[in-house]
Amino acid sequence: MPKDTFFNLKEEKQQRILKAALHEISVHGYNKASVTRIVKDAGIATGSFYQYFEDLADVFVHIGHRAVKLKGQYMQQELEKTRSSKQIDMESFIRAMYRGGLRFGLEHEEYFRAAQSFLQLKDTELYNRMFAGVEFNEIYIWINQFVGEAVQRGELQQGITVALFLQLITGINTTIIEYLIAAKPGGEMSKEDLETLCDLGLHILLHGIRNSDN
Amino acid sequence: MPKDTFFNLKEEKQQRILKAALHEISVHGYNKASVTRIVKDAGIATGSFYQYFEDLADVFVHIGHRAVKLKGQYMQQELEKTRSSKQIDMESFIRAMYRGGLRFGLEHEEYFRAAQSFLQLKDTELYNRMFAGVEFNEIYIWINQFVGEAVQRGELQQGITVALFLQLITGINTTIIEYLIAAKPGGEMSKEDLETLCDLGLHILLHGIRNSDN
Amino acid sequence: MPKDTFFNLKEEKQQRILKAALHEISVHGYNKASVTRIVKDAGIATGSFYQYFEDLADVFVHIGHRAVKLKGQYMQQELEKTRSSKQIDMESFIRAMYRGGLRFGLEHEEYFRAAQSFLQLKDTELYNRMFAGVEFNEIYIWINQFVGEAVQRGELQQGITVALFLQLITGINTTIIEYLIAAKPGGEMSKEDLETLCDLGLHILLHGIRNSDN
Amino acid sequence: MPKDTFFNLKEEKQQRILKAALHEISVHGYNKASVTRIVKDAGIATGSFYQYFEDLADVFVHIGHRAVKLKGQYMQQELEKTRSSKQIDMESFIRAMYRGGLRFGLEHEEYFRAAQSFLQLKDTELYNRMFAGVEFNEIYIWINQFVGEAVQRGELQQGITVALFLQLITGINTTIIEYLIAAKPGGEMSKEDLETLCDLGLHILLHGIRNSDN
DNA sequence: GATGAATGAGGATTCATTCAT
DNA sequence: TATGAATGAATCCTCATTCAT
Repeated sequence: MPKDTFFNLKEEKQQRILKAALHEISVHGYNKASVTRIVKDAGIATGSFYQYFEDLADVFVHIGHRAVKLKGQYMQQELEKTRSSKQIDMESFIRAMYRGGLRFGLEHEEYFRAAQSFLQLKDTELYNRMFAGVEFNEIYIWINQFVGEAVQRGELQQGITVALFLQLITGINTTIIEYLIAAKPGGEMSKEDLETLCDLGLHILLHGIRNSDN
Repeated sequence: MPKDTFFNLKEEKQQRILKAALHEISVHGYNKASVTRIVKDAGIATGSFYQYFEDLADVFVHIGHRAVKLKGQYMQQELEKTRSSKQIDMESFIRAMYRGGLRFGLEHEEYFRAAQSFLQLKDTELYNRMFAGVEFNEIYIWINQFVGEAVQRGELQQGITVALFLQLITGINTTIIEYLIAAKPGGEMSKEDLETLCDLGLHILLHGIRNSDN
Repeated sequence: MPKDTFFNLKEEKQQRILKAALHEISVHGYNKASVTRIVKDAGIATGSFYQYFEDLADVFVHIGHRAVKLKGQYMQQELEKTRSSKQIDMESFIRAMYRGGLRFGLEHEEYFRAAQSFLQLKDTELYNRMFAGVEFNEIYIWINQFVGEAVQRGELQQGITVALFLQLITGINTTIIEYLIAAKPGGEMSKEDLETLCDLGLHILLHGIRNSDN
Repeated sequence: MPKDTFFNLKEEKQQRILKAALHEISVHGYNKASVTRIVKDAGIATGSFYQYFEDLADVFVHIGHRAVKLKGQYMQQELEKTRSSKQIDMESFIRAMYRGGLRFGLEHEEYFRAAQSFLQLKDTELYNRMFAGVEFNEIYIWINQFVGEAVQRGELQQGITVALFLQLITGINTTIIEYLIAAKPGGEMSKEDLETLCDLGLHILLHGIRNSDN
C-alpha cells in the first residue's frame, strides 16, 4: 500500500502520478514497466517515488485495486438501472455484468490494458497480493451470493461455478472490447455498428453464437 | 525468421533449442524471457544463439508461427472427423473449431501459455510481425472462406465478422482452458467433470450461457 | 561542531539524539551510518538534524571528542587512586592508563565500538578533524608531559615516543577488550577469569608475553 | 569464490583487477568500496566484473583469503630461518610470528589496510564467510598446535589461549606498523630508527614495555 | 525551531548483443 | 560453426542534504 506521504499529496499530484503509472503499465505491461519513465512522465524525482511507494509493485497493486473497484462501480451502476423491481432476473443480471464491464473497458482503456497485464501474472506472489481480499468488495460479495444461488437452483448451464461464470462474462467482454479498440483507428465505426457490436456479446452470452432465427 | 544455420542443425538440436525457448516464454512470459536462461537450458553457447536467430524476437516469432500452425492442425483434425459428408453445417464447424482449440491448449500447455503471452503484445511492432501472413495458412484460408460465406448468408449473429467469430471461439476456449488448468492442482477433476466442462464451452457458443431448459 | 541550536535544546533531547547517533555508529560503523536511522531512533525530524549539525560528520566528530574526553576521565580516576604519594612511578602510571582504558571499554561498549570505527579513518580529512586538538585536553597534556620526561630519562624502551607509548597501551587494551566481549556470549566467563584476563594485559605491558617464572 | 571466467583470464588481467579491488578497499574500506571505481581503475566493463565475481563481497572474500595466505607465508619464511635446529623455542617462535607479520604489513600496505577493514566486520555474515576454514591453512594448523602445547605446558602467561596469543601478537604488530606508516611521510625515518622500532615491538612482547635494565 | 517532502547523484546489478578466437 | 568473454546502457533503489511551510 502506498505510504502516507503519498496520500498527503495534493489530489492533483496524486492523480498525476497514478496516471503516469497507469499509462506506463498499459503501454509496456507490468513486466517491462520502468520507474524511470514513470517519474519522468509524472514530473517528480526518482527519490520522491520511493517516498510515496514501497517499490514498483506497490503502485501496481494499488492501481490493480482501483481497477477492480472501478469496474465494480460500473457493474453496480448497471445493476441499479434494473433494480426498480425488487427481484432481478438472470437475464437482467447478466446484461448488467456485461454492460458494466464493457463500459468500463471502453471508457478506461488504460485500466483495461493494465488489468489484462495483471491477469498475466497468475500464479505469482504479486498476483495473490493484488487480488487478495478483492472478492470481499461490497458488490463482489453480492454477485457471489446471487450467482451462487442461481447455480444451486440450476439456472445456469451444468458445470458452471461462480468463478467460471464471471470468467466467461469477462472473457466475452474482453474479446468484444479488444475488437472494438482494434477497429477504432481505421475509421471510427458508426454509432450504430458500435451499438450492434455491444449487443452482440450480450446476445452470445444469452443465446449462443448462432443466429437461431434461422 | 531463424537463419539457415539453424535449419542446418541436426533435428534433435533444433528441437532442444526450441523447447528451451518455448519453456522460457511459457514460464516467464515474453517480456521477461531471458536469452541467458534459454542457452543454458538448451546447452548451447550464447554466441551460437545469435548465429541461429537474428535476436530474441526472432525465436519468439518462430515459436508463435509454430503455435498457430499446430493449433490449425488440431482444428483440421476435428474438421476431418465430420467431413464424411461433403457439406459441413455450422454447428459441426463451430464444434470442430472449439474442440480443436481446446485439445491444443490442454495437450500443449506451454504453447498455449506462450500464445497468451504473445496476445498481450497487441499494437506492437512484434505483434504484427508475428501474425502477419498467418491468415494465409492452408486451414485458415479455408476457415476464412467458410465463415465469410456464412456471414454473408446471415447464418451468424448480426455484426459478426470472420475475425470476430474466431476471436470469440478462442476467447471461450481460453477461458475454459484456464479454468481447467487452475482446477487441476486442487483435486484432479474427474474425467466426467472434465468432459462436462469441455462441452459447456461449446454449449455456450451454441446456445448461450443460460440453461434454456428452465 | 554542533550548532548553537543543538546546545540550546533541553538536556534530555540532546542526550536522546547523541545516544541515537552513538548507537548508530557502534552498530553500523561510521561508514554505513545513516541519518535516516538516527532521526527515526531519536524521534526527531530529518530537517531538525540539519539544524543541529552541519552534517553527518559533525555529529560524529562530536561523539569522537566525547569518547576521548570520557576515556581521559577514566584514566584520570585511576591515576588519582595512586596519587596519594606525590611521586608516581612508571609502573603505577602504566597500570592506571591500562586500567582506565579497560574500564572505559567495558563500561561503554558503544563508545568503544565507535572509537574503533573512527580509528579506521586514518589519513582522511575527517580523522584529522576528529583528533585535532585532542591532545590538548587537561589529562592528555599531563600524560604527555609525564611520558615525555620518562622517555628523556630513558625509563622506557629505546625508540618509544609519547605517541607510540599511548598507542601500545591502547593496542593491548583493545585486544583484551575485544577478546572479553567476544567471550561473553558463549558462557559468561567467571569473575575470576575476567580478573585474570584483565591483569594479563597489564602483565604483558610490564613483563612481556612469556612466563618468565619458567 | 570468483567464477571460472575470472581464473581463465590472462594472469596480467587478473592481477590488474585484484590490484584495483585491493586498492579500493585499502583506501575506502570495505563498506564504502565501489564497483564503479574498481572497474574504472581496472579498465574493464561493469558487466565484466559480474562475469568474474558473484558480487562485491565475492572479490573481497577472495582478497581476504589472499591476505591471510600471504601473511602466513611471511610467517613461515621467518620460521624457516630459525628452524635449523629441530626444536624451536618459544622466543624464536614469537620472533618469527612478529617479524613475519611486520614485514607483511610493511611490504603490503594495501593488504594490511584491507585486512584491518575486514576485521571491522566482526559478527557479520561476511566475516564468517571470509574467515571460515582459514584456520585450516597449513601454517595456521601448525601454529595452533605449537601454541596449544605451549599453553598446556604453562610456558605462557596464565589465561592466554591460542586465539588470544595470536591476537596479542597481531595487536602489537598492528600498532607498530601503523606508527611506522604514519611516520614515513614526514621524513623517511632512517634505516636504523626503523630497525630499532621493529625490535621494540618484539622486545615488548618478550619483556614488557618497561626498560628492565633500569 | 520544527517539520517532512523533494531532490538527484550515486549505489549494485542485469542482460541482450557483439566479436575475437 | 562454436564459443564465451566483453560491453555498457538500463534496471531498481538509497540516502545525505536542502528548503518551503
